Amino acid sequence: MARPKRRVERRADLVEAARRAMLQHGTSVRLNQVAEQAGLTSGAVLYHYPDLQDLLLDANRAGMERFYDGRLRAIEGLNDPAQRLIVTIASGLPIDSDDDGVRLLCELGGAAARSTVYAALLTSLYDRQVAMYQVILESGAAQGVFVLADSSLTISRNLVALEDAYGYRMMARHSNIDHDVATRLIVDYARLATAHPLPLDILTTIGNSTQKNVKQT
Amino acid sequence: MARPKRRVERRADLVEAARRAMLQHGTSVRLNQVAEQAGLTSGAVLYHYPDLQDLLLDANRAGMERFYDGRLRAIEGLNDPAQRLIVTIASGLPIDSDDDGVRLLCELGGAAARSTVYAALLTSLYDRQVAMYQVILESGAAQGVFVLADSSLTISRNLVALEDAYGYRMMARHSNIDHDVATRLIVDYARLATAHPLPLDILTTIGNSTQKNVKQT
DNA sequence: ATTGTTCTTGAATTCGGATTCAAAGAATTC
DNA sequence: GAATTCTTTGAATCCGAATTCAAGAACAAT
Repeated sequence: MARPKRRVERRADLVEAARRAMLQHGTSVRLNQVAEQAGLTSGAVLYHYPDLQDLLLDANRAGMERFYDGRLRAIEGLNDPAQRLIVTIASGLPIDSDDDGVRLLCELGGAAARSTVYAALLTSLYDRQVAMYQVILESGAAQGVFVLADSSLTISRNLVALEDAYGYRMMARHSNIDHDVATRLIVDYARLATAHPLPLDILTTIGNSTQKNVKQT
Repeated sequence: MARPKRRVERRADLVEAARRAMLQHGTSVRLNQVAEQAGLTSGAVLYHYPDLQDLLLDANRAGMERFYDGRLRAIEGLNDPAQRLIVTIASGLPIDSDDDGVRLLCELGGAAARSTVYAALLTSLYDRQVAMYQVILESGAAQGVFVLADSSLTISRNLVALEDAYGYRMMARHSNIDHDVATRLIVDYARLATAHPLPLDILTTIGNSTQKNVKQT
């Protein structure tokens, strides 16, 4: 009844299963729940990952990388700094309160306060996102398109902070804050910080290159 | 060996114990761990709170109220809008990565995505904090001290969002972001939004009316 | 097909925590 | 200080989940 794959692939399957399980049950997810998501028994999971914590860590790491890569991909090919800025802002926010990527990250906020490992992971993600914005801002400033009201570091830190916070708000299903409203709120700040009008219609013309995540069973 | 108090007081003790236990173990804290914090056995806890979830909910509610009240108290007696704004910003951030109040709130971010109750709690806290800022901004604008670059709602939402996010960053012990840095980052935004210089020395002259929370055993 | 390796199951065991409750301790009242 | 009520303990029990492992299934190589 079993059909062995390569060790690496199997572990990847488990990482994916763990990701789904954590979305449902949080960081204190049970081994059985992961096994169920994987369509296996707990013993099989343990065969590949003797320690559940390692699996959860890998799953979260993978989730973070996927999120970050998605953002990079969202602006690849775009050259206009204003467009890059707006698209990046939009890609940092969850589509809705069911958005898998952001959901997983939100689970880690509390864990980071208690675990140095998760703290390091989240901090590194934050820093990379800040750097991402800095590149956009600096290039825009160099082209004379943006006139920065503060250092690019300050503005970038604030932009990522705003994304994070509105992500949390949306996960908590705030009735007045959806993807569109949150984008506008952050862009309002970005306008002040860059002295650029940052027209939002740039977004709609592109369509959402950010793909909606599929419903999980 | 037991020394009965009034029912209400005893429950308050348990709420406090639950708060401490959650700071150590997160929202998935065990009944025994709460009992230990209370210096009781699990049976005694169950006598007052037959359902642990109710106790945790009360504890988080209490934590939120305490946090909010603290912020209100921080600006009571202050009249200068600029001073009120800066002090409010500072009071929304944790003192350091051990700050109890913010720590507890961060634990709830993940839970809110899965629980409607915690979602409602966090949303209500957010909205109240937004309203708090709106009052300050509007009164400053009415006095001609502030010239708002966006609606007071937009600015207030962003200010609270920034606090939240930097709270999370600090809880994750970001090495470059402490209370002082985070305050400056948010104030940088507030300056753009209010067209007011918002001198930070206003803070130091007051001393911190925000009391440092005591080390817990 | 046979052999050997990899993978998975299912049952047994163990572990930890939740729950229950009779008995006893501690305050209150009179 | 006796009676009453409230509170806590500690032991027993229950339950779910983690862990272990022998046995068997699935595949690869030959």
